[in-house]
Amino acid sequence: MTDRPPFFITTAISYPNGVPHIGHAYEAIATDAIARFHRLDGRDVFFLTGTDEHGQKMLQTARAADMPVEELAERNAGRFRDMVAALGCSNNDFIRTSEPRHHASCQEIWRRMDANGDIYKDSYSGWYSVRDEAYYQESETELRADGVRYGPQGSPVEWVEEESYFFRLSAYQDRLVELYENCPEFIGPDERRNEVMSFVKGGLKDLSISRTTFDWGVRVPGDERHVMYVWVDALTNYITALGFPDENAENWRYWPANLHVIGKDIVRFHAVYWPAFLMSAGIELPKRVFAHGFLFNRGEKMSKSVGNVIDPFALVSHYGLDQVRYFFLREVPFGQDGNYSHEAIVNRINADLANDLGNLAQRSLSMIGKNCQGTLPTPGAFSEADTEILAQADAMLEACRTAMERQAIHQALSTVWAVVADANRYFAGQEPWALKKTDPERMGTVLYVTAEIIRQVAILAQPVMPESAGRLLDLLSVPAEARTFDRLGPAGRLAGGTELPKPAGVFPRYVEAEAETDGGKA
RNA sequence: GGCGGAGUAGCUCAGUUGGUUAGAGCAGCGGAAUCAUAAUCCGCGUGUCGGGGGUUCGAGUCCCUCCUCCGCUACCA
Repeated sequence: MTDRPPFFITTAISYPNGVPHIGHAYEAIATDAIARFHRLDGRDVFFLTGTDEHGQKMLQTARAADMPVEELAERNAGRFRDMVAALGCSNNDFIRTSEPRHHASCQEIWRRMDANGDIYKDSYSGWYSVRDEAYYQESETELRADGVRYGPQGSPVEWVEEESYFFRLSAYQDRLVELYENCPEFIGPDERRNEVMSFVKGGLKDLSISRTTFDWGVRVPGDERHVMYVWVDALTNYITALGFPDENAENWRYWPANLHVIGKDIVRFHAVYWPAFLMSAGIELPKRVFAHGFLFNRGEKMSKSVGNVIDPFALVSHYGLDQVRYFFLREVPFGQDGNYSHEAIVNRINADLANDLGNLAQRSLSMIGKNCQGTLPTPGAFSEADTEILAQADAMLEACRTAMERQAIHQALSTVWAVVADANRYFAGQEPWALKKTDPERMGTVLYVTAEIIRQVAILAQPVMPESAGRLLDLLSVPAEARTFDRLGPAGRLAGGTELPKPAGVFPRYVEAEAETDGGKA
């Protein structure tokens, strides 16, 4: 299996000082779909996700909950791990930054950056907000009537003066600009690339990368009073998981990463700091960083005070896993912000899944069941209409690849569902139920062609709806080893004469429950 | 303040290097069909293409200007 080129894809690691929310779920689902797509397309995929557990906020949350921070991290990391599992994610590893392997990895990348002359000690002072984990200029803060000084985010700040190690980010400005120019695909979508470019061109300041005010973190090598501050620690997880610093580790072959999927709020850290750290440490750079947008509940940002916080577990149990996955990936152009609502979810479930695809499968397969003794008919000569719809189905893979190359998951799905819509038109136009009396052989051909379309649609739907698509393929008696993309097109045509199981609905309609308390209603 | 993006049918959006009657999906209305999950198929839009001005034989598509929204970024007080 050495001929399968490696593909390393990651999500950002989640900060587990609270429970998982829809944003975490969205990123995991999307990344999983991309990972599965490439796996089915013959790549040797390593998909990584995990939790970023250090820092002062975790300490404070632990203190508030009156539990040791290790315990809090353990408990909450478990919730994120559970979420990823509940979302059907196919991650190959789940990294936690509190693990010993990660401490070792961070310390090594630190040593390398230091050896390259990019780390120096200085002192740092300013108005610091614990909640924001950020320093502010005095002009950005205000002293309110309560005698407390507040930062621009409305959180209290305090004067902090501490010794800190700095990373010579300023030295990397030119090399970063060069990177963005030589590798325009390094940052996606393009809007983000432009923003980053202008940020970097505007000048870079050195970065404070250690803290002495708390100790829940990775110790700075050679100076135990310091722990590494957020970004060196968090970003390094991507290489830790592959075995760094052991470059002979089995998984090191996955580096450099093909794709870091992140939220648009942390573009700078991934597109500026991370490549600079790697350049400094003499490690290869990832190929691409892609930032997705945010999800809004009926146009409103999800927040505890508004009371519209949606629990991913509730969403899945209410609508169904594949339904939720399909909805978010089809409805929201990946890379842009998106909206969700109960109505929108129900609409997708019923229109796209139940009516279009589910019903197409049901109407054609049940005809085979009733009129062909449950055996897939052997087609006669193909008519022009047959050839046309088959050609359309055969063309899906290329279109999907092109879309997925740019993480346009919604476009890939749109391509597939356009074929589903045409297949329904084809089916209605051919009227196999009428052919049953006038030309049974022709009916068989129409049913065969329809089944073949469904086969290809199901194969391409697997990355997004692994379970449902799998059941669809079960209904077509497609063996497990014939479900990869190399079986798409003429190469994997269904064989007439194959016995098919009794058809069963795969995509039920969502029926509004009467007077039910809205469990996971969005 | 600077830079960038966006403003197209009720909703979400497509609209190539300017060129015939501006498109799709969803919703809505009418019809057909009955294989199917009350599913499917067909037909139906007088939209100031944000406002105004301009270039052009011709602009949603180019230029100017204004308005609104969003993103990034800087900063005064």
